[in-house]
Amino acid sequence: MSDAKNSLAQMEKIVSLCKRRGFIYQSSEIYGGCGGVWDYGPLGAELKRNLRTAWWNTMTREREDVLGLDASILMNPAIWKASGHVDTFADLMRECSLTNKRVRADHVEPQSGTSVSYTGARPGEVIPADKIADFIQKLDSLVKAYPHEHRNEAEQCAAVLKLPDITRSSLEAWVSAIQRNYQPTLLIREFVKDFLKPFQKQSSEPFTMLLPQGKPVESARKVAKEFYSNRGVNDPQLDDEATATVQDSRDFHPETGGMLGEARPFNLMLKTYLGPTATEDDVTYLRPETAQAIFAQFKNVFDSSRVKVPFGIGQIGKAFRNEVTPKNFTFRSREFEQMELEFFIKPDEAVEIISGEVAKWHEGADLSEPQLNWGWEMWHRYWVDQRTKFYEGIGLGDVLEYYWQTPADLAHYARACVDILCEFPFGTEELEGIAARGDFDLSAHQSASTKSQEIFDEELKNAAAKLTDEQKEALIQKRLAAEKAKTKGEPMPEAAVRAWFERLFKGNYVPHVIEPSAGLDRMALAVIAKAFSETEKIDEKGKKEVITVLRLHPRVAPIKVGVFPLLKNKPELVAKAREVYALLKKHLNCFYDETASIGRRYARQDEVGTPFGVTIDFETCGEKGPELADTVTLRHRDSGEQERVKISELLGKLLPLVS
RNA sequence: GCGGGUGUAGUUCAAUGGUAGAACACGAGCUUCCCAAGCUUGAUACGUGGGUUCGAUUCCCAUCACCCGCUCCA
Repeated sequence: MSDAKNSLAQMEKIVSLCKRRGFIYQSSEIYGGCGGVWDYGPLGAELKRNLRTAWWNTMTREREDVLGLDASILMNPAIWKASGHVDTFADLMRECSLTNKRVRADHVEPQSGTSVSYTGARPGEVIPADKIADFIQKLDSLVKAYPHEHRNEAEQCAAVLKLPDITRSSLEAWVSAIQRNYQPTLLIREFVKDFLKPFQKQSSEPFTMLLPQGKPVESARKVAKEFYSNRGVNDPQLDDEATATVQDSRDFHPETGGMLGEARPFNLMLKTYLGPTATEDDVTYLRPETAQAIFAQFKNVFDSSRVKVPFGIGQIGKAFRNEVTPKNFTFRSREFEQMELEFFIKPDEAVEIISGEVAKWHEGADLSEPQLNWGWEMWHRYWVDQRTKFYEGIGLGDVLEYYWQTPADLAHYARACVDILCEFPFGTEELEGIAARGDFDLSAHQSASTKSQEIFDEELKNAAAKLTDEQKEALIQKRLAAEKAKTKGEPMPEAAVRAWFERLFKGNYVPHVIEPSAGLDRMALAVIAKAFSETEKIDEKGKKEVITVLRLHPRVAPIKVGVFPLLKNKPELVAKAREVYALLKKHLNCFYDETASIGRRYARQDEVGTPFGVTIDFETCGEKGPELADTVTLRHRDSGEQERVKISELLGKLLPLVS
């Protein structure tokens, strides 16, 4: 089996387990479902709650410098205009036919040059070598499976097939020839026909691109071939090349030269109406991210909490996006839950004034404790480190990867952004993004709302008062040079820079922000996918069976302990087991189970990731003497190890292991 | 949004233009039962809506959902 097939099968098993054991169901299933939304069943709800609590505790409660917020999903739509979401999410967009890059229909500059177009493409002859190797291997095993009386013929026709130059038309010719001549080899014919299918695909989709003055037509041919092979045409042969001179056309993507598709609204924002009249005046949106509420409430939190910069505001909540393609089970959903922190820091200039320098990041720098002289870069690295430790704490440490966005990837307002990626069966995908966003967000809200988002920093004011005019001017010159060197976005005009420093020297600034933003549903899926494991076991009768175990970290497991009386028809065992259950239940999520054999009950709990099992037997009731009385079997999921533990010592032993 | 595929008990799969089967799972019962044991027994399904037909789960159309590619950024 190929890797792709393997991981697909793996994913299907996970989806099936999730449904079967009550982790995740399709939304509205009895009505045929609802695209891109999912429901969490009893165990999924517990798992999510555990992850949510883990995040909340490590990010807010266990820290002195982060506060919580729980804002509403509905907000004044002006917030989404200020944040840029309405513009980027809901305008008329035209899509580049080559790269699917979208541009605003009203932002396309007129282009001139030579257009090259094709009416479509037919498949070529060349079949890739690896496909041929795969083909021959499968063909051989097919031939071997033939019954004896037809084996000869099958071998003969396979030999004819395996000529040194296998091309599309040689195979096609073979298929039409074999139809008449070799009846017993029909299976091979069907196999070849299936194999050929992907290489016979043609496309009548027209292609046009704009070539800048002086570029050879050959480069357009190359792009066109790529275009058609992306659409499944193998070794594309282009149809009807035509060139034309183009003057001031708005139909091509300014960067790629690709033809732009029809202008159509791309409404990623989920629109709704606030108020019963439901007129256009009442339109607002379900939030596409939780972060903006944090920015919008920044001043209130700051004013009501006696905090000083640097500090953070964390929030967990639902967000909504009209995804074009919901995908990969719960991975890309239209309704999802975010866990976001906005960590507000001083601008580097303020740090420099106060500390005399800004610490530079270098490989191996100590990130364990925040320092006064940290600028945005160190804070950014610090949060990447913190978040990594968090993922280690929920058992995901060894499947993480990092992607540091290149300057080209970055939005113009972002200074750095790291994606924390995780290995899923369907590929390595993003779990969390940690962005250094400068003061973009608060400044945007400041200018849109006309309410100041500046804070006053007494320490800064006092430090600035000690600076000489020359020192101040040096700081300003440094910033002016940095503005000039900007490659993205407009440089800040000198007058604005000087005005900004004016405020800064008085102790006033809009804080900058580091934003670790994680997806709770993705995290839950990652945890399940990582924990999913199957082993084959041969039972006493030699029957093969597949054992499924969710090796969840005890901290996130939905059920912590299974409690079992060895037999259910003995009242004393049941009574004792229920006693133990009642004792543990107050502190841990437990599951009591008395049906079926003890082995099956262990297996059931293994499948949902319960790390511990407690079994009450006759010894617990004192059958083998007083020293074993009131002891139980404690069984460990991952090792299968069993130990004898006093009931009175159970809680003390278990609690530290699950929190 | 475009292209390809799928849709039958809880799950994984069968069969069929006329009464839908299995395995596992699930419920009840028996069992001194420590890793999916055994026996007895019970409940549960043709995604939805049209059409063709005497009759459709099966054929056709539409729709919905899911999966796989192209698009990312929680």
